[in-house]
Formats: sequence, C-alpha cells, structure tokens
Amino acid sequence: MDPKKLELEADFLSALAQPTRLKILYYLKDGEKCACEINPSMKEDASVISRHLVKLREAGILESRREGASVYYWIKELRVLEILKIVDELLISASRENARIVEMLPLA
Amino acid sequence: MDPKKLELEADFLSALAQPTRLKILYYLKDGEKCACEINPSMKEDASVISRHLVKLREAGILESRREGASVYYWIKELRVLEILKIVDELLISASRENARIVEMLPLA
DNA sequence: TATATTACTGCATCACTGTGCAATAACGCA
DNA sequence: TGCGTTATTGCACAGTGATGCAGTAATATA
Repeated sequence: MDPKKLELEADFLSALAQPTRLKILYYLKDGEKCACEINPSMKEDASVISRHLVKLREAGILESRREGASVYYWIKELRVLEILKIVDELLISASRENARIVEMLPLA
Repeated sequence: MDPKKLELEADFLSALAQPTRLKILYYLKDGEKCACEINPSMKEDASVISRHLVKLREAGILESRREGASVYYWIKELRVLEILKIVDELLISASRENARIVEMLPLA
C-alpha cells in the first residue's frame, strides 16, 4: 500500500473529522451560503470558522467565490454527504447493538 | 444539528483519519489477522500498532478475539471500506482536475 | 515452576490542532 | 480618499495525538 496514498486519504478524512467542520457541511447541504450567514449560525469566533472553511476548501470539499465584500461557500464534492450518511448508519447500528447488549445484562 | 451527534461522527472519522490505521484496515481487508502478523507488515513499534488497534476497536471498526497468546483482529464494520472507496474516487477525480488545470497553464 | 512468546500499558517527548484576541486585508460606498 | 463592513491572518496558548523505550500482563510449553 503506497504510503503517499494513505497520507492523502488520511488528510482528506481529517478534514471531515471535526465537529464544527461537520456542522458547516450540514449547513451548506442545501446550497451555497455566505460566510456572513455561516458565522452567526455557529458558536465560535469568525476567525475560527474562517480557518475551518479554509481547511475544507484545501481538502477539495468546499469551493468559494467572492462577491463584493462577501465570500460564498458551497459543497464541491457532494459525495462527502454519502460518506456522512454511511457514518450515521454505522453509528445507529452500533448504538442499537449496544442497547441489545445492555438488555442482556442482569438487572441487579 | 445535535452537537452530540456531530461529536460522534467526528470521533468515528478521526479513528479512520490516520495513515497507519488505514494501512491496518487495508491489511485486514481479506480477513482476520493475528497481531503477530500485522506487526511485521508495519514499520512502527509493536506498541504503536497495539494502540492503533485499540483505537479502531473502540471506534467499533475492528473486533478482536484472543486465541492462546495471540490476538486476532478483523473488520467488524465492512462498510468502512465503502467509505474508503468513495474517498479514493474523490481523490482521483481531484487529481484529474488538477492535471486538467495544469494543462491549461502557459508553457512558459 | 521457570522460561519464552505475544500483546499491552506507563511514561516522557514532540508535533499538531483548535481556539480567541488583535491586527490586517479586501471590498463597497459616501 | 476616508469609513464601515466582511473576511482572513499573526500570534500565543491549551489540549490532544502519535511515537519509542522500558516494563508488565497473559498465555503456552518445557
């Protein structure tokens, strides 16, 4: 297995593996949004969001365009949503399994 | 968007987002392997591999069983391979696009 | 029981990531 | 040009992650 390829895959997944960045992705799910719209929908400082947007764009997940003083972002790689869907399904099935195991425990 | 859910998704993706752990997953693709087989196929210290295996198991991605002094690991959630397939496809299409852009550059 | 094999844990270290404040850059408009 | 708005970057700090060595645990076998 080519180490360079593993590195690229890990970098891409790292870009996804952060709660605030995931929140941004879900927020952009329905189409492009201006940074000025994204910011108030998040808890963190605008500078923090800006950096997360940069990271997502550098990973090739988002794209951006400037319009006047505003910058609009959108999801360039819609297949990341497929990935998130699979992750959700795995988490749900895992939690179901845990529930099943908990049910088998003695009630003492 | 529920912050707890974002956290779980990010944790799961973080477990994947590391080159050595990806290498382990590819190594386990064809079925279970003993830690004693995994170790020599990796460059790092056995203790490092052990920790990565723990992390993958805690994320619910791997499962393990002890057989004598040996411990066997296998991929419990085969759908992670779907995720890696999508990542690869995205990386390939991104590199193609870069090539296309490079071709448009002036040759000077 | 003593010894060897296999796997894991404790600890120290180094690097990287995420964060917030302050400063700066990019733009539109008076 | 000067001012206000929007977005990004510089910097310092705290927290987390990956690593290797040394030591320990779990098991098999002599």
